[in-house]
Amino acid sequence: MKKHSVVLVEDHTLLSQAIAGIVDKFESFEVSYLCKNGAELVEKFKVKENIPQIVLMDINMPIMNGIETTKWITENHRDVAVLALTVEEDENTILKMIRAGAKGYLLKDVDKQTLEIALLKIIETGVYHSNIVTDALMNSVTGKTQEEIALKENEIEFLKLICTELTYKEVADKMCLSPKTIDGYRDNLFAKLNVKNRIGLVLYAIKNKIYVP
Amino acid sequence: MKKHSVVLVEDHTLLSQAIAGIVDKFESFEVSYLCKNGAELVEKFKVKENIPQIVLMDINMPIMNGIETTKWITENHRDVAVLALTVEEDENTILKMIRAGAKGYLLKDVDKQTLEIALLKIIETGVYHSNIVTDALMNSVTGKTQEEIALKENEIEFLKLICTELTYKEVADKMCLSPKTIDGYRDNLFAKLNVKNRIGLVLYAIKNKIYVP
DNA sequence: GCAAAAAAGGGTGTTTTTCCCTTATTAATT
DNA sequence: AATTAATAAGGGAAAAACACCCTTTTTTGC
Repeated sequence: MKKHSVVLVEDHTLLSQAIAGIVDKFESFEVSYLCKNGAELVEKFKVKENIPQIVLMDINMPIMNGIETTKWITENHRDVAVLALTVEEDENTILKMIRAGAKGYLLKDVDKQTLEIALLKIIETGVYHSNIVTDALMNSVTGKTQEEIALKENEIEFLKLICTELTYKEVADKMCLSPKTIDGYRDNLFAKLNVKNRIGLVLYAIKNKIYVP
Repeated sequence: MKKHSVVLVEDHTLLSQAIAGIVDKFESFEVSYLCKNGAELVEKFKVKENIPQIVLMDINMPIMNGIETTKWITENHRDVAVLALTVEEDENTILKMIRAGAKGYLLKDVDKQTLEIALLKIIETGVYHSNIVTDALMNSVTGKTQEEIALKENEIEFLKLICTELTYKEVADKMCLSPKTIDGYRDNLFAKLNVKNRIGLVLYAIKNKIYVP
């Protein structure tokens, strides 16, 4: 029987090679090649022979991250199943991946048996739903997660500058706006993000990776 | 020839198993067992038969992290070599590991050949110095890194509370201290950490993992 | 026990932040 | 053309945050 082809997208070489080693030992699977980020995968996919059945996708990567890459695959190669494999257990991230079209979501602290089961399930049924996904979906339905808040370009720029020791006046200078306008930005964000002061903004920016310390 | 024994300390099961798979394939090495954190290793080490020659150590782990664990090994089992294997490339972390007694420091994005070379070097010479370590050491000698700043218990407590939307007065209440004392803490830390305002403190706390968002 | 150092706190003034509420200006909608 | 909606800007004032200087209490090391 021909083995099912798997591609890994993961920026840390050793982990990539290590996981590949595991997958290659599975009876029904083989690793075609490894990518260090989404851009590399897109490049590879240009050749028709390079399209695998399953992509094992990390999320935190430089250049083109797991969510963008998954979106690209869903739009351009509907027949390829993406299985997220990551340390990220934040609910919003899970939901983003599911929305991007991932067929499953595994944490890196599962054992290899679970990985094999997940891969098999995806080949058989097209999806693999672990508890972590179900929980996230449940919470999103029952409205327990705060839905993604749309931020404008200027607000993001502002949030980045807020995460420094600059005063609002200095931030205004940097953005070439009146301090009073900045006041408005801030007050809007206080309401929109449901925080009370600048610390709240900073924490929001960091949690949502708008600013990376 | 008898193989050299290696133990892995790494909290993510799949990665642990995957890396173990790689090490087990090396000609001169074999994995004795896996630990999910430092506490588990300490437990294992109580049995004399369980002491390996090399410990491959992750740093970010729950319960007992890589630095503490390395320190424990250096103090209690001088003959066991610790090789750090992590994604953490912060210079201060590297220095902390070296001070704790690690014999080498590898990033998880090396390839498996490098891992084997490092392991062999450690068996042969006792240490493996990759560029990342040398650079960190150089900078510490030339004084380019800000040396570790000693923080008191109260200051750490304070920094944690500062990373919330509480006002200083509320922080004072939580710590059962006068607002004036809190003022003093803040001003001391401004000087000590070389920051200008509360945002600076928050960023410091996050960068140094005193507060995890 | 005593000196030194660290911790806690008091007073006061300045700056920044926060929170009201109002007004131009421009873009989008009907 | 008239009406909204969004964006930028501003006035004023109270509340925090920040800075500085100084005193008392508690710990700690001889």
